[in-house]
Formats: sequence, C-alpha cells, structure tokens
Amino acid sequence: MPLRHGILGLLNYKDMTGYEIDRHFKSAIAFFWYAQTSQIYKELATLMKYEFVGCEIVYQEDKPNKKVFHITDKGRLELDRWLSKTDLTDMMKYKNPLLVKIFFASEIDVDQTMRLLEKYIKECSEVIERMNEDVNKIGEYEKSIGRENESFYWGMTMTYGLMYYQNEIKWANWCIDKLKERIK
Amino acid sequence: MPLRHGILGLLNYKDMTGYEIDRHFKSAIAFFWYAQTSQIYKELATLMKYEFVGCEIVYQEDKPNKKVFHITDKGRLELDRWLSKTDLTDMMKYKNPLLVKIFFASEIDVDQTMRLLEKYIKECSEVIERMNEDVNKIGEYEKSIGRENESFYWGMTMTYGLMYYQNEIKWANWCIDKLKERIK
DNA sequence: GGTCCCATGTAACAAGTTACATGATTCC
DNA sequence: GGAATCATGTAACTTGTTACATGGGACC
Repeated sequence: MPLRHGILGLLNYKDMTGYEIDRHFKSAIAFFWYAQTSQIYKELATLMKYEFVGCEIVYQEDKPNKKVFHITDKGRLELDRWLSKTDLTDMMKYKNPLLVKIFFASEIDVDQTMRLLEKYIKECSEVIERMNEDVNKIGEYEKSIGRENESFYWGMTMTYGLMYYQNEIKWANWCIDKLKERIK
Repeated sequence: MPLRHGILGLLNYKDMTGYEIDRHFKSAIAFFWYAQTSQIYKELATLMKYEFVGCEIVYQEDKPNKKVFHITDKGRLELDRWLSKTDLTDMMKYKNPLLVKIFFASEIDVDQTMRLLEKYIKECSEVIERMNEDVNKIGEYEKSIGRENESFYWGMTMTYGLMYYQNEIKWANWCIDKLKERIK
C-alpha cells in the first residue's frame, strides 16, 4: 500500500491536487517509488471511497478547473496506523529484474552482458546526478510542503539513494572486471 | 516479465515440475525475486497457452503424480529475445516501501523509527547469513541444474546480494546515529 | 500424534501498466 | 510554430497477493 499511504502522507502536509501529488511522485519520491499518473488518479478515487480524503472543486479562469484534495481525520488515522506498523514483510520482498537477467546470462554472449552492465552504470550515474541537483532544491521543497522538520527524513532517503546507486555502480564494475578476466 | 522468463530460464537448464521451480524461487532466486507458489502455477499455465513450454504427466506410486515441464523451441526463442534486450526501463523502476515510510517518518516518534530500522538491520543480517550458507551449496546447486558454467553468473547475483544487504545495514546504522544525535 | 515433504492448483481481489483522450495557456 | 505546464481521467490488460483446498507418505 505504499502508494496509497504516500498520497495520504503528502496530503497530510498540505492540500493538493492530483497533479501536484503526481509531480511530487515524479521528483523527490521518484527514485524509490515511481507511480504512473493514471494510477495516482485511480488511487485518489479509492481514497475518496474509503473517506480517507475529501475534495473541493476550484474553478479557475486562466487554467483548467481543479480538484483540491485534503486528508480527513479517518485518513490521518489510517496514515498513522500504517506508519506505526513495524512489520517488514513488504520490505523484504525485494525484486530486481536485472539480477534475473544476470542469473541466466550464461545463455547469451559475454559482450552483450557487458554492454548491459555498462548501460546500467550510465543510468545509475544519471540518477545520482539528478539527485545531486535535488539536494540543492531542498529549501524549495520545504517551501512547497510548508514544513521544515520533514527535510530531515527527506535527507535520509536522499542519502539512501546516493548510497544505493553508488553501490550498484560498484557491483556492476566488479562484474565487468570479472567478465573481462574471463574472456582474456 | 521476469517471473515468466525466470521460469523459462530454469526450464532451459533442465525439465522440472512446478514444485521444483517453486523451490528454486524460494532458494537461490528468493532474495531478488520472490514469487508466490500460486503465481508460479498460474504462470506455467500461461506459458503452456503460448506454447513456450510443454509437459508430460508422470504417474508415481509412492508420491503424488506430477507434471514435468520442458521448454519448447518457441520458448527458447522467447527466452533469448528477452535476455538479449538491453532496455533498462524495468530496472530503473526501483520500489522501496521502507523509504516511503522513512520519508514520512516525521509523523511518528523517533523511537519507533529507530526500532523499525533496528528490526530492518536484523532482517538484512539474516538474509546475509542465509546467503552465506547458500554459497557453500554452490556445488549442490550445480548438480541440481546439471551445469557448471552457470554458477559463474549465479556468483555474480550472490555478490550483488551481499553488497546490497551490507549497504542497507550501513545506511540504517547511519540513520540511527543521526536520530540519536537528534534526540540528545 | 505432529510436522515436513511432495504435489497441484482455484477464486477473489489488489496493484500496477499501457494506451488513449482532451484542451487551453504560456514561454521560447 | 512547438514544447512545456496545467489538469483530469477511462478502459483494457497484466501482474501479484491472499486465502483456500486436498491428501498421502515419511520421519520423529
């Protein structure tokens, strides 16, 4: 349910439109929970059904009309219930399609596997670059969310991201070295 | 599609029953692609429909009858097609429910967050322990799969697992230190 | 008597993906 | 003239989860 509760978490900071929520999921949250725009709107509909959120329609002249969502007491209760759970089963269900490919890589030739790993290193570097830009936007983010204290935990996820992608690069380079040893 | 192609990958090594495939997904593959038993049987049905696999029923007296699956030429073609793709979009859709929780952790008290992180460290350590046991079973695995060369790539995923979970522990400890600084 | 291994699934549901659909305004 | 921003979704489909269902044999 991370998407569901992620949306509740954002609405707990301040009222937002689906569009704004989507933008958060495509910036600060993107590297650890990518969500489709369509899924966010679908999830908002579900949250309305459960009465975890409510909404008001705001009519605008220069821009399209919008629905501003707000969290309800029931929603806040649900958010706290979820955040307080220390159950880790979800967290231990790590899934990595790249490793599935590597596991069976003996079927394909070594060059192709190396190219895949090199491409992966490039992608990871780009994620790190984007994240470094985001770190500088921390003040901006605080303003958009209207709170200061939250950035402490935001920093913790950012540090995670940097450590994670650096580790990925380290591993991929190690693999490439091993593969080079093998073909020579 | 990693589950689909994971099954094809295993059947490419040798013929297996759904039960055997399930056991592989719960041992060597478990830490990077956990699959429900029910989903494996469902996926096998889909693979039959596409004619990527075929099966024979083997009647047994002392044990329940079983269906032994084998990969078809069409299935082998599909496996190679998937393995050769160097598209990384799937790989970059990293999802981490723990980070979603940490991102919003300012809502709950610091002690609870620390307990969550400590529990996570424990779980990660256990995964590492289990993996270390598995490394010693490498010969056994080779026998069960009937090949030698494959364990090279299997080793690459094992190294990944060890690096990944060690990195997780490192990060979680860093977070706990930061939280301790904060409350004192 | 209880648990583990072997062995296979179905049904209902939840979550996520892909493709499509619309349309005005603003900025370069 | 084209791209980006604002703004909201639906429909069809795929993938994954949870709960249920069955049952014999081996081992302690």
